[in-house]
Amino acid sequence: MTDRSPSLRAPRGTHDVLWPQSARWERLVARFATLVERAGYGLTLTPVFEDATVFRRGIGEGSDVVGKEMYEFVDRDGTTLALRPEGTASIVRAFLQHRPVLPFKAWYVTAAFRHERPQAGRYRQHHQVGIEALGPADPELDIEVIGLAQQFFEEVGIRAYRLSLNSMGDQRCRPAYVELLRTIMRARRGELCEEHRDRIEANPLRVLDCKRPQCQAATADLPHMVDHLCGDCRAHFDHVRSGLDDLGIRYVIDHRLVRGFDYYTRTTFEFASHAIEAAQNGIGGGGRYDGLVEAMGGPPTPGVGFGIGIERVLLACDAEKVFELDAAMVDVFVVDLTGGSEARRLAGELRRAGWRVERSFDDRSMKAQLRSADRSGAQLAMIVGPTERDHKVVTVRAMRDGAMGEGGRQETVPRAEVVEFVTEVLTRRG
RNA sequence: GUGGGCGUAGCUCAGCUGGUUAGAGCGCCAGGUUGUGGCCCUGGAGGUCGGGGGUUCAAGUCCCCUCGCUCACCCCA
Repeated sequence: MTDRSPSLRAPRGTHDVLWPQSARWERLVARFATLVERAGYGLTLTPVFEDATVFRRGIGEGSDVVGKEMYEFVDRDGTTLALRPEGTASIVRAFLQHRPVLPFKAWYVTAAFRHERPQAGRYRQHHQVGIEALGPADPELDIEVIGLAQQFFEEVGIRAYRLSLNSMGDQRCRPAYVELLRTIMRARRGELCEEHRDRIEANPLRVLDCKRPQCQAATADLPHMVDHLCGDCRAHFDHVRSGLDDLGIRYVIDHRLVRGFDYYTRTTFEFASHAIEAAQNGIGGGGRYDGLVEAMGGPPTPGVGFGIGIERVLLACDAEKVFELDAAMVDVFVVDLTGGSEARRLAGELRRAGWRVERSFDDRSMKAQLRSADRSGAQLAMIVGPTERDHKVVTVRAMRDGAMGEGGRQETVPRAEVVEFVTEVLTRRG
C-alpha cells in the first residue's frame, strides 16, 4: 500500500529515516561534532532558506546548482528566497552579518536541497556535515581541514576511499590558464561533446571534468593548472602537499578535479568511496575560497572548508560493513499483569535512575508482553503480577544469556530494592 | 531536463502461452501452555494485483495513457 498511495508520500527525492536507522545518524553527527570541536570549530546554525542572492552570488551563476537546481520561491513580500543547496554560502553570509573575530571556525549539520533527478546516492534533500574556516590564508589551515575530513572517515571505519587533490590557482594565475585552455579548445571544438562546445567560452574548466570519452580524449593532453600556478599558489600547493605527506595522508593529484562551484581558489579536494557501487560515490569535498567573502560584499577574507554527505557516508559504511549499530534501544522491559499501574510506577523509577525502559500497553497477555520484551532487546524483564504486587516484590527475569550471571534466569526482588538491583546487574554487565 | 528497468499482502517475491473464491516465505496477532519470551505446531488478520481507459465471453496476465519507484546521463554530498 505504501508505494501505491497516490498522495501523502514523501516528495520525490526525499526520504524518511525511521529508527533504528536514525540511530546511525545521531551517532555519526555526534562523532563529527566531537571531532571538529576538539579542533576549535563551533556549531553554527543558519536558516535553511536565504535570500536567493546569497547562493547566486556565493555559488556562482555559472554553476549547475544555481542555474538549474535551486529550489526558489517568491515570498509573500516579493523577495525571492531559496532553499540552501549547500553549506558554505550561508556560513559566509552569517559571517558577514555578524563579523565574528578571526579566525572564524564553524561546523554545521544541515539539510541541502537541489532539484535534480534522484538516483542512487543522490536526493533532492540530502544532509551534510561540514566545517568552514575563515581568516587565515595559511596552507596549514588547508591541511587541518583536509586532515579532519580524513580523520572523520577513518573514525567511522571507512577505509576504501580515495582523496583527490588539485589547485585551481587564484585571480592572478587562473585567468591566463583559462585563456590558454580556451584557445586550445577552440581549435578542437569539433572533437568535444556537444554539450561542452558551448562551455568553451563561458567556463572551459568545466569541460575538463566531462566524463564522456570524446571529451576525455580531446582534453587528455591539455596543460594542467598545477603547471601554470603563480609563485604564491605554487608555494601554497606544495606546502599543502608536504603537510599531507607529513601526516601520512595519501592522496592523488587529479588535474580534472574542478568542482562545480565557482568560488574555489587554490586547494580543491574530494573524497570518493570505491566501495560504493553506485555512480555517485563522492562522500565529501571542499576547498579554499579566498575570493568568496569579497564577492559577497565583505572585506577580502580567505576561507577553506568542506562538506560531507551523510547519506553517502552511510552508503559507504554499508558497502564496507562498518559503523553498524546494535539495535537494542531498551535496557529493561516491564511486564505488568495488574492493569498497567505497576508498570507506570516501576518504569518511572527506573527511567529516573537512567535506564531505558519500555513497557506494553493495552493490557496484553503475559506471553505477548514477554514477546515484546524479547524483541525490544532488553536485558531484563520486570514481571509484576497480582502475586508480586501483593507481596511487594518484582520478578526480575534475564532475557539474554548471562544477563544475571550464573545466578539463574529469574529472581524475586523486594519492590523497594528493584532499582538498586537492576542498576547493579546492568552496571556489572558493562 | 533525457534515457533504461520495475510497480501483486507490512517486507521479499511466485503467478506458464489471458480461464473459476490471487499464492508463498518472512513479519504481525492469537491459541497450543488459566503467570513466562526466543524454537516448534495450529489458526487468523491483511490485497481497489499503482491508477484510468481499451480489446475480449473472460485481464494480475494483452494494448494505450497516466502516476510512482528505481538506475543511469549531466552535476554534485
